Amino acid sequence: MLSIGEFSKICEVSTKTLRYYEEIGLIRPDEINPETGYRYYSIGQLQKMLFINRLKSYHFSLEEIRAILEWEEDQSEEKLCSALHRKRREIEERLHTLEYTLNQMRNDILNLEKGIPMMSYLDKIEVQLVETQPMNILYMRQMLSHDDYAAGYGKYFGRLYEKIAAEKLTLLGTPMTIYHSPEYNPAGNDTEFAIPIKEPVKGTRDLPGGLCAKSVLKGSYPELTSVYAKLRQWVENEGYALVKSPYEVYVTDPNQAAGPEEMVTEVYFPVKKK
Amino acid sequence: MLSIGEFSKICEVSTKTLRYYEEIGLIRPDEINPETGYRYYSIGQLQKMLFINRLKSYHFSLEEIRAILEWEEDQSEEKLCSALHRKRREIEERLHTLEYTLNQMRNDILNLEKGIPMMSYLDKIEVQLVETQPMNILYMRQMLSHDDYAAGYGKYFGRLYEKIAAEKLTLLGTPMTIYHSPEYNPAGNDTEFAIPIKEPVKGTRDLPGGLCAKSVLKGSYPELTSVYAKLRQWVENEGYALVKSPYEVYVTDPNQAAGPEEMVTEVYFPVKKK
DNA sequence: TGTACAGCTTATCCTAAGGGCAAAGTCAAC
DNA sequence: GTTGACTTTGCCCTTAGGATAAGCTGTACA
Repeated sequence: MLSIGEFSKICEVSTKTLRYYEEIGLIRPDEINPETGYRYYSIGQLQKMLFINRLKSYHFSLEEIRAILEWEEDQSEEKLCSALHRKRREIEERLHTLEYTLNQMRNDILNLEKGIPMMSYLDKIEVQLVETQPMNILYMRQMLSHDDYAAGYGKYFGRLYEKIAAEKLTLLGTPMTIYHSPEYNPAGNDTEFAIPIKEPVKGTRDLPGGLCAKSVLKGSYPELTSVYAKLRQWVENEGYALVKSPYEVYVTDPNQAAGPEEMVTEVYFPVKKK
Repeated sequence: MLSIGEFSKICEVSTKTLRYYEEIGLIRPDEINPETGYRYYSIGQLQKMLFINRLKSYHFSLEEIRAILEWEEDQSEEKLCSALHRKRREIEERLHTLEYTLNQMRNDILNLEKGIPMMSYLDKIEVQLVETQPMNILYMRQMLSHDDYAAGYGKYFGRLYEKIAAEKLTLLGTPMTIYHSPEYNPAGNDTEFAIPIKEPVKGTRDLPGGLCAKSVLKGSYPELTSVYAKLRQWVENEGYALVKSPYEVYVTDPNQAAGPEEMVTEVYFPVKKK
């Protein structure tokens, strides 16, 4: 039998951690002296502890590890295997996110070394005042939760294009989304997916034209936040007010753009002079 | 002026977060109504908030971000740049760690799909009882903290090899480390780096031979923990006791091994029958 | 002008995975 | 018998906010 200190050194786990694991029911000492409260671990528990360490290195939470340890025997291997698959996908995604972040950092560093301040791109977002023409749009209006966005875009535009193809309608522009929720609604955004077409068939409506503040984003979508902030700032500074729902026009097809630099998105804020 | 809710929606940050940031002094509302306590943010603060968001996406802690924001103006760009460099290296390292983890996971998944349990490699660690011969070793003994290990190995073996080359001594084996600390000492391990040579010059000593439990690890160093655990288990089960400091012999040069699979390390536990 | 409701305030507790410290009890060696 | 290393429990602390509650405020609408 090993005291907690000996066991901890062999496993390279602190005694504090061992006590904590006992508390949450991950691994209990084989024996506890009822008089002194001293914990004693058997050598056989080394294996369990090493297994826990390995799962921890795979970024399983202690709660998940506890569950895995409790399966024990009944198809435990298949379940463990699928858990590993799931976790692997999670880690792969985290890795991709990190790679993306690294690219952005490298970009910022390059700019800084050229003397370009990090947030100066904000000043380069240009805002113009334009008169838009009314359009006839084929539309679908949906409540979308924040998570559904990425999937939603493909899905709803896909359906609209399907209809256009099936009914041989005439495209007059690229797809767009109109955001009807005032600002942003945590329960889900009231979003309208639309494509301008010629024929005023059922399922279309008129998108009125008028005065708009407009910005063009060349880059990937996460930067849209800045564009919105910039537009808002401009609208306020120049003495205008937002009068209808803002909308975005996707000039390039995100699925066909070579890189994020190639993507062009226009953002429109319908405004009036205050 | 924007209410906290408006500001939060534009920046895509929760109101809770904004209050928290105020509390820790990251960003304060431009104005607080002294009667109602309502917070009001100016449009100009958008830029600061977007900057904070970007730094956050680079995994700076809020404390670090606060420091960065306080530099403001005096050589801030150089400091920011070096902070970014530092953080970038951090992230690159995290990325490498994740890649390593992923490889291990893939390996485990492959094994599981072949029906090989995850921890079965433990059972494959073989322990033999051997008689070792005494050796003459050139040594350096150091206290090493846990962090110094990786760097220490190269450094101390490098010095030993230097001496061997300079004095034209005769190599009789591959490098080894002897762990004198009982188990593991948090303040630092008492570690002896040694290389067996022929000549009994100054700086050498005799490493006595004797009965040893021995295991061979083919693989990378993190798995050594398991080997140690296994040896300890074996020693206990077979009724032996550790009588001197355990040591490792690096049969292959880690800098020259093609992959971790190629690395061979022998672990010796000097024992006697109880 | 009254009212309803959305938005705002502070305060308190909670998260995951332990780390640090203190006071007191225990073990093993000399 | 004593000393010093080890162990026990208990309490507070960490990051970056989230959840919830009770009460106050702003504004849109009848």
